[in-house]
Amino acid sequence: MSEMAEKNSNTEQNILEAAKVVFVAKGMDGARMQEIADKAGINKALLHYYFRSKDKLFEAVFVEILSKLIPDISELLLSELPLFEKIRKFTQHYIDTIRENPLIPVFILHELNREPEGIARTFKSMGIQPQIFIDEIKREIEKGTIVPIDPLHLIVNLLSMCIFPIVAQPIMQHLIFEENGEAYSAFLEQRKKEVPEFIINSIRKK
Amino acid sequence: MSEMAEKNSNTEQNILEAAKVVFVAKGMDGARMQEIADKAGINKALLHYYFRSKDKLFEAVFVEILSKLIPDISELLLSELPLFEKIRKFTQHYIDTIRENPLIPVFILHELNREPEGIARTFKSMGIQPQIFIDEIKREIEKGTIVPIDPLHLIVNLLSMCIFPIVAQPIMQHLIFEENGEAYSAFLEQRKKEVPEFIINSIRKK
DNA sequence: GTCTATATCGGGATAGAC
DNA sequence: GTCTATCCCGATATAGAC
Repeated sequence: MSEMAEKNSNTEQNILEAAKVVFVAKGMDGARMQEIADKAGINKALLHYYFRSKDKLFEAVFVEILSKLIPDISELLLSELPLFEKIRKFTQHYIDTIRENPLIPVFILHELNREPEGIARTFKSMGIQPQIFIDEIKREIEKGTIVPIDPLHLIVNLLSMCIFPIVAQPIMQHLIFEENGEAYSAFLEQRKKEVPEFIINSIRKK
Repeated sequence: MSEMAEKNSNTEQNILEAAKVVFVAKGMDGARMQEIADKAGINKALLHYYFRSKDKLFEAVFVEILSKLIPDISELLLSELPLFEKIRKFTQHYIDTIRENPLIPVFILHELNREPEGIARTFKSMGIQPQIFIDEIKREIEKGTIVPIDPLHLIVNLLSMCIFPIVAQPIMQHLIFEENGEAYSAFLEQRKKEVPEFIINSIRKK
């Protein structure tokens, strides 16, 4: 049992890894089962042996991506740090996380646009709980440490300034650095300090 | 000449309109020539008569989208308003613009990821000039009306907070409003005031 | 479990009539 | 310019041997 099972799950994991790379880069429609097989070091038939169809394989990849991503977001927001410190930590951690897989956000959004109903079902099955962070912001407003602000806008601002510059790198890089990837990389690194200070500067009561 | 030519250019325009809708919603790979033909009220053969291939048709659509989008961005940033006023006007105008075609940013980013070289060429042929706006920000810093800040980060922050919440609507809506589209729409409307005040609050020297 | 060979089909592209 | 009919390839999926 052990050797077979091990080989089995290794192959399955190889396939999932390969599929993830190809699907994320090309999207569901652009991905080719042949390319996934090549990258996994096997052949097409075996893909269908493990996952009955391309749809099923895609679904498996999509679920895996989401289920890794979502806990990651929640975790830090619910930690016990003071608000400003939490904003700094979150920004740094989150920018790094997305830079490791910069294609994933656009991949998710593209697939959501392509097939709103089907994918949304997958999405809904995983709960996210921003309420606790919202309450924390409200308490800080009452305490008078920050100015009155709608917590939702604050959260969305934070996420926007972290995620967008990374997913829009192909455009932004050209726009401001003339295709200089090194420079843009340094720019993103700076943002780990610039963004939290920009936010805190806006909401801190003086 | 007149009737034929008119009918010609009408059909061509119909095709481009239909192709734009389908390509933007499904992406190059997911789009079907049949669906484009149906939407344009013609048949597949005629698509190939006007545009030799799917690739050529896509290229035409992509160029049209970019050439409408880019002047729109530049225009307002270069107007003669005072900085804070310009930020307010830009935010309002830009959020509205993107809400009219919310799928386009993700479409562009997805296609840039899919085929970085080919598409980038198209992109480069249209110049954007952020330098003048950068200089304006620097002058305001020297005058002491705003705090010292890297103009590039300020611009990227501004764009991020305008664009991201709209393109990420399928996720954000679920995250904070439980699929209530009306509520999210109102939320975006609020942002036309919230975002500029958030920015100005951060950079204004007190 | 993994392979080779093949069936099947969808969709881009072309031929040719009108 | 616009249509119908058809070609043809690429890609998913299956059959069957090892």
